[in-house]
Amino acid sequence: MNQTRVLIVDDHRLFVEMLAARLTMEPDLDVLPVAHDVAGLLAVAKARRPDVVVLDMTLGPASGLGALDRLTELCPDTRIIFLTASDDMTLLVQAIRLGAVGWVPKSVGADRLIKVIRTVAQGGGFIPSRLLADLLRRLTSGDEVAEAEHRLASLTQRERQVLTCMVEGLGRSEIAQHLGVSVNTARTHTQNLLAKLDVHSGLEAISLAMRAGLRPTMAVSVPHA
Amino acid sequence: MNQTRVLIVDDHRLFVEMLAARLTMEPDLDVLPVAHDVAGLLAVAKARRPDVVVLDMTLGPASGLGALDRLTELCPDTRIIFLTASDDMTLLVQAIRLGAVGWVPKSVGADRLIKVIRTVAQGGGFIPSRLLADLLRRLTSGDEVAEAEHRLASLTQRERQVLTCMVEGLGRSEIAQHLGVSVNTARTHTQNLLAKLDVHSGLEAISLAMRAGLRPTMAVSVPHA
DNA sequence: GGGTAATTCCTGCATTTGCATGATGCGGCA
DNA sequence: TGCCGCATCATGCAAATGCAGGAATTACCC
Repeated sequence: MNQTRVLIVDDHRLFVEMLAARLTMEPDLDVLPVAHDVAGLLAVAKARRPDVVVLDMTLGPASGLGALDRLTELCPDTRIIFLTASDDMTLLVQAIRLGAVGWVPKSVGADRLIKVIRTVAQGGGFIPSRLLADLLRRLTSGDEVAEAEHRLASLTQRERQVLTCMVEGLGRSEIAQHLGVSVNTARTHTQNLLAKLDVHSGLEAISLAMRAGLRPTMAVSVPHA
Repeated sequence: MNQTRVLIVDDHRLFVEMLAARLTMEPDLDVLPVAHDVAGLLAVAKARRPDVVVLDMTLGPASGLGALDRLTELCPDTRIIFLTASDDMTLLVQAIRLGAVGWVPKSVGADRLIKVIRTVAQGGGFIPSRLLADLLRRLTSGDEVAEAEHRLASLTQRERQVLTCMVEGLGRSEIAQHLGVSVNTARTHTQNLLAKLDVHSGLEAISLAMRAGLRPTMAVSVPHA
């Protein structure tokens, strides 16, 4: 296998140079000249097409995340690892949405980082499982989900379809049209599901449904109990 | 380092026995007697306290996920890897919410699984990054988010507060009360934000807001552009 | 067959909502 | 100082919505 071209970006010169030196000791890694800022990152990336970029989050959201944007434009195949001092969940989410595949706390050792680099280069991904669990728990809004799902379980298939339409932001008549039934029918279904969910408006119903994990563009596939 | 105690659970006897035989070849793995169902899993887990449990998803949602629940009660420190034939995202989400730290497609080779077992035993986690990216993209509702956030950015602070209340399922008068203003004011704010978001009903507004990442119980903290 | 549940349709009525429009006060900015 | 954006309040009206009923058809289970 060819060497993996690694580009490190960090504005802490001392840290980044030591890290580069450490990575150079690995025979399968080809450490590119380090970059200290976004401009450097993009320049080196353009010239050397790194396989893996190790990016420091302390560059700040503007530069750190903005850089990602431009980097993925420039080299779509480059795989990005974030090296981070914080546990900020929202940053993690943004990073991953922008295409990052790795998230490594600075607290880990160099050998761990090297492992992650190799994993990532081979197409894998790495995010600490504890963080991931927290993240998913937060994104799926935690434990109320069970309660919400329970209430949703009592709905008829048709009612669930109507609810899904509501979640997508459709009005009464649009729902009726979408399901090919009369407006009155859609109305009845709506009323029935409102009663079953024990809510008093479509707004509440939507709020509840989304807490339960229902999303627009998502096929209705609530697991039956 | 001590051996890692591994418990394999799968109702396909042939498969599980071959897998156990393969894992036994690894000197650092202590393969416990395999289990074929939930009862066996819990029995062995109770007696031998495995470090890692490799669980087959084909046991079905009821047994597969239900088992997780009881397993984590029984041995909180046990780390769980799912071995799965499907790519079903909702199962993945549920599994992780229940504490799973690994998700391995059955299509991979044994050496890969062994690597994952070691990673997981050391406190790491493993989920294919492609899946993870898909998952997060779906949970955060993907690329429309940027568009939705952009529209949300034009809102006033007050309007955002009103919108947040709407997302929580509050009605007009409740919003007014919650924000300490007149119902008419809440009404005006609602109208203004509907206009700014270019939607024609509260339902659509909520749908849009949630696509943008706004969630109930979440403090209003939309990043400003 | 009888009971139960789901789906479909309908009506009437009070309230809410979406929409248009206007007005006041406050703070920043040129 | 005048202008502009924001927040605050208000009113009128047509349409939609929540709520309370009734009713017919189909399907499934005991």
